[in-house]
Amino acid sequence: MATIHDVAKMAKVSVTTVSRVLNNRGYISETTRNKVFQTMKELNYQPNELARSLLRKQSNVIGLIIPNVAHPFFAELASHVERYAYENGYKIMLCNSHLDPVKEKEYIDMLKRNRVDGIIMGSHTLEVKEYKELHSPIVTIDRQISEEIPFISSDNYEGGRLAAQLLVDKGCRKIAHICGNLELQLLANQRTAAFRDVMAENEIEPIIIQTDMNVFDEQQYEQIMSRLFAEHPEIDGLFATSDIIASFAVKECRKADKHIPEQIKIVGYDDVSAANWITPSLTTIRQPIAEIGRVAVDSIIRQMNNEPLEHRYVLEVELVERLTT
Amino acid sequence: MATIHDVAKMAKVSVTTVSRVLNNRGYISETTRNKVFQTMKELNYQPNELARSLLRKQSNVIGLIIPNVAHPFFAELASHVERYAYENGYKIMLCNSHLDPVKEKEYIDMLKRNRVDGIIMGSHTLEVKEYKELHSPIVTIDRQISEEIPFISSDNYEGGRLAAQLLVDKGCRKIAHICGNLELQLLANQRTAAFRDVMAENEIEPIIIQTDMNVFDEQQYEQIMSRLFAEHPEIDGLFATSDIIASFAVKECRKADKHIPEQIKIVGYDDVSAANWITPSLTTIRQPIAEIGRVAVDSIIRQMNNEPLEHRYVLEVELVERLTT
DNA sequence: TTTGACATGTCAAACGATTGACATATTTTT
DNA sequence: AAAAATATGTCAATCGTTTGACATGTCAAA
Repeated sequence: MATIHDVAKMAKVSVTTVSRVLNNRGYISETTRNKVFQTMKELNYQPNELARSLLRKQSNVIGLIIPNVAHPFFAELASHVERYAYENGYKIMLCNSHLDPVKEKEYIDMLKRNRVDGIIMGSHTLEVKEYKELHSPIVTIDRQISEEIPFISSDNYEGGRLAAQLLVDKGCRKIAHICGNLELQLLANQRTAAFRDVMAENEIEPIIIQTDMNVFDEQQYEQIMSRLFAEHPEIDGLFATSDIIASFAVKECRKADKHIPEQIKIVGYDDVSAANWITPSLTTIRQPIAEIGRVAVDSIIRQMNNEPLEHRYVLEVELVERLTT
Repeated sequence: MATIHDVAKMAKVSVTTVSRVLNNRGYISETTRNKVFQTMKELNYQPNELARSLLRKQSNVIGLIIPNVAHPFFAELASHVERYAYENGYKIMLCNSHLDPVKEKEYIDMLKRNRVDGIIMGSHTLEVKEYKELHSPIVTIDRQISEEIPFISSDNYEGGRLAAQLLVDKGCRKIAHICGNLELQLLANQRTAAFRDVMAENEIEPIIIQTDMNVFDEQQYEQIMSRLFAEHPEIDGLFATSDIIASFAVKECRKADKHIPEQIKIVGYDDVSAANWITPSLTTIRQPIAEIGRVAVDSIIRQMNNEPLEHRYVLEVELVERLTT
């Protein structure tokens, strides 16, 4: 692989000159500039970013830690994060923590060793202390872990309210809610809080079921659903905390021969693409995933440059009515 | 951020000694080793991988270029690739080419600048020449672009045959097939070839429709489906080249009030998780995505170490019968 | 007592690039 | 004709780590 020295030699100029054209500094004649560019092309020269990063103390890499890219929400998030990062000259190092604290810690260390410029955490299982000690630009998604660490989320309370209110407005009176593990201090828990509030306002006895947020344990979902319908056959409304859970609910309704939306109405959450792939297409609360990704990247860059930034970004959600309500 | 010098100074040993314990070479007493480790912990020292990579001429980073992680197939692939890579001490740099040749070229250059040890290409739009000139370990997925570049795919012909044969066996006589753009030289085209062959064997006039492989252009899919059913209302079997397309077919059947599987049977492809999320759950051809990811990573590592490796890996597919047939 | 193994240290070069200081031209402006 | 701008070069330091060569010890075995 050609180095800057090879280019210099071949173009018959000094290394400094090559560096000058590469970095656009100092005086350079058009002729020399062209000659150098020409040579770089001929040699297929690509400046070694490792060397540059070492010197500059900036790698232009952002680490992205999420539970699993195979989960549609995180897949879409990753896609947008990558896009915005790339548009701003950053690359993404992908890490799937599988919500395993050990792995997460290992990934964080790995990212530090590789001197990433910042970390976007869509997963967090460690002690707050560990994140603070990072001393590196960091931003979390949907997790408020301390005063110092900025976070991005969408308006979970409003989302929960919209979903619950919709079900009530559409006449449901026996409403269940399936949420993630409330022990984890996720902002997503506010959806449940909102659900409780709306139910209370309407004097409806809420049915609330917790699951582990593992989308790939399909058995678990199927079990929960069939138990739910067995124990509460009279349910006429369901608010699930993710579109995937909602789609399992749809499936179970088919099995139990409950008609959607006539006999039971279902609202999901996220508005992942899959929400529109399933039949009937899912009514859901739309999280602005692209925006979340954009703000996450932006917030890392702001931290790097010591530009002003908010400690909290709470983005707006939106009710998307489709065919399950 | 602490350097090896800081560790040396604080542990009152030489830099060489620290390097020795770090790299496990030469003689080191237990006492010193412990002291050094202790100090590293105290200083929260993480060796600078940029410096190491620079010297070693090995970054332990693998570039992954795919059309879009937001696509379930590539999301799952990325997830497995990342896992295997991590298990072998490699990190993944994520690139979404969006099937744009310009972007793809930019990404390849970017990866070279960052001296990745290899590239896994799940996307390819460039001239063969460009890949050959890479002189870097590379492997493609589902794309055979030259004699020199190893590729990984699953048995597309067999997959197509299984799907087509199943429909025939189940009594379908008016069978349509929706495939991607056949112009792109994808190995996936063999599914269509197999479909054609099975139809010929059974003297069925095949209906074949091409789409652009853009999962996120939902409108396109909906249009194609409604046109298909409008022009061929008598269709009783459908083989789609991806589970996502199949799920749109399911949707359209609901609209057209065609009962699945009584009036029409549908087979998808990939066996992405979503195949089991939709209702009715999708009969599909399972690609061994985890295995593809494993082999891809393995093949990059083999190339790096000049170990023997195959030029082609064709993995087995499997028919997964669920409720749409 | 000699010989090795073990333990640690010093030193310098290397990886590939950037950068500042300074030198030396040649051109262009005043 | 002097001053200023332009163009290029040389040189050395730096980023953080590894590694080989070599020196100097200590300690145990032969």
